[in-house]
Amino acid sequence: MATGRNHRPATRSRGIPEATVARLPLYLRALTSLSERSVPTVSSEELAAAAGVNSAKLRKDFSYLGSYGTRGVGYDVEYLVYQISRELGLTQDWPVVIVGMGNLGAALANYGGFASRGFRIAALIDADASLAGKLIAGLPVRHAEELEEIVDDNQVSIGVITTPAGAAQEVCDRLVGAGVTSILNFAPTVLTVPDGVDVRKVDLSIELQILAFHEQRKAGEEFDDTVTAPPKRQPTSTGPDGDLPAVMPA
Amino acid sequence: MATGRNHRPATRSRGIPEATVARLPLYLRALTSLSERSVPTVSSEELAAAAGVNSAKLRKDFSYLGSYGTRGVGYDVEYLVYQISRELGLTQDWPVVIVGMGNLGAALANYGGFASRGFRIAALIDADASLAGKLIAGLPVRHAEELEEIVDDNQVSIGVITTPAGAAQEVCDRLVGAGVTSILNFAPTVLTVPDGVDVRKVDLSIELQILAFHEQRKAGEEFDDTVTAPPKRQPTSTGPDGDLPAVMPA
DNA sequence: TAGATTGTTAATCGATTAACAATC
DNA sequence: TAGATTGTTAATCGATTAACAATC
Repeated sequence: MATGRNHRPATRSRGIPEATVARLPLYLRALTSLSERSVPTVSSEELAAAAGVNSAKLRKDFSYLGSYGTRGVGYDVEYLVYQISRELGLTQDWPVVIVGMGNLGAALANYGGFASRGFRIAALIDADASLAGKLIAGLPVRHAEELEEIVDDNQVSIGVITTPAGAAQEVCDRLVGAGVTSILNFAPTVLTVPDGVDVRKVDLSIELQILAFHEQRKAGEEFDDTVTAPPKRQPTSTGPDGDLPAVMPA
Repeated sequence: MATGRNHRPATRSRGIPEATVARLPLYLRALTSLSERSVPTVSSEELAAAAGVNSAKLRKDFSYLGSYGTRGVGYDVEYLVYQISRELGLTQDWPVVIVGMGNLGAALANYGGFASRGFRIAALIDADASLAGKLIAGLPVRHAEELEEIVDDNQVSIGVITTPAGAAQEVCDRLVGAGVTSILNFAPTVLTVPDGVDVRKVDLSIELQILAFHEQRKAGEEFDDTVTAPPKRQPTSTGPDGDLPAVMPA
């Protein structure tokens, strides 16, 4: 059975676990805050508390990056800020386009957290021609017609989609066609992309639904086992036919 | 060693895995779309494709809810919509408050995806008195002073925080103090809450940073092992002192 | 009956965590 | 040296997935 270590054809260059990558920004934020307060060093215990994670997990996470700590002392804040920034690719400039200038697109354009982390808004784009030229967060809205040109001229590799669901796939296709290889999707749709393109999804409604699930559990605790009773109940006839299917799908 | 099944003191009523709960909204969305097109039944294969997951995973997920399918046939769309909605707690009304009426708060207030899923905006709240009374998405902004009263009067158990980072913890404390037990946090801070309160976090900047990490990997593939070289390098002196720590933290 | 598809098993994979030897 | 804290091991836990018996 072997130890199951490096039996893969080394497809991914190093192999930092995805769960670790997702926590690096949290550590970076906590470290940045310490840095601003001129704290020189921090222990895994302190930093873990600030980031809201377990200290063993933090040390394991850092061990994937290298040995950046000093036993008996802790981690040098500035040094770690730099190393994590470098690992995340934040020491370089990332031009980003935001497509869809509704409320959410505008909110993102005005969000300060981007610029400070290497992300630069190359352009704001909308399909509505009457919006063209309007200033949002100091930038003129450009028409969707120019999308390919903008992506090409600015070497944009990251696109943010804040369009309605119906337009998202087409926008995505055009972004990818123009050379974008990472998509942050706020539209409530599953996007189909070719291999080599990353999509991350932020779905406001889904987050609330997950909260509702847990909230319901809390409320149900008073009654306890009522909900645990065996199911197989009928729906409240939301549709024309509440019965179990009798026909096969095409 | 046992099978590791029900050795817990039955703290959580049934035990649907967290990963499954997080996917139920995806299934629900795909099913709702099928329902709108009057598709009567769907196979795990088809539904999985629509939701963007593996069909084995989908069947496993559904098995936690009960046996709602028919072998050789598939799942009844309407019936499954109902069952998942019920499981997620969406068959009841959830009054929600949104605190912080900046761009993001306004975007959320205008977001249509809430009302259709049992979430009702009970109030929009902001600390800026000059905003009080202003209509956003047809609702008047209320002053933060009224927060406790609003939560109490409307039996609000879910709060959405869209304030700046600096105000988030205080708002969170007040929401929790007033009776809120689920928080959706958009502010870039770690919130501290008592046991029994759920916090979910949406962080726009973190999502972009994760994308940047993968984007960097793609770009680096051309050079390949350059980045794999052993680290232990010095930072570009972002701070006053780039050296490794010599003193202990307090 | 023959074909289709679920529900479940079992293997595998990946993530978390406590514990502690190494070492500053 | 004594105390502190990292980096790593190993155990455990949870999630994913292929495969297939059950059954419509």
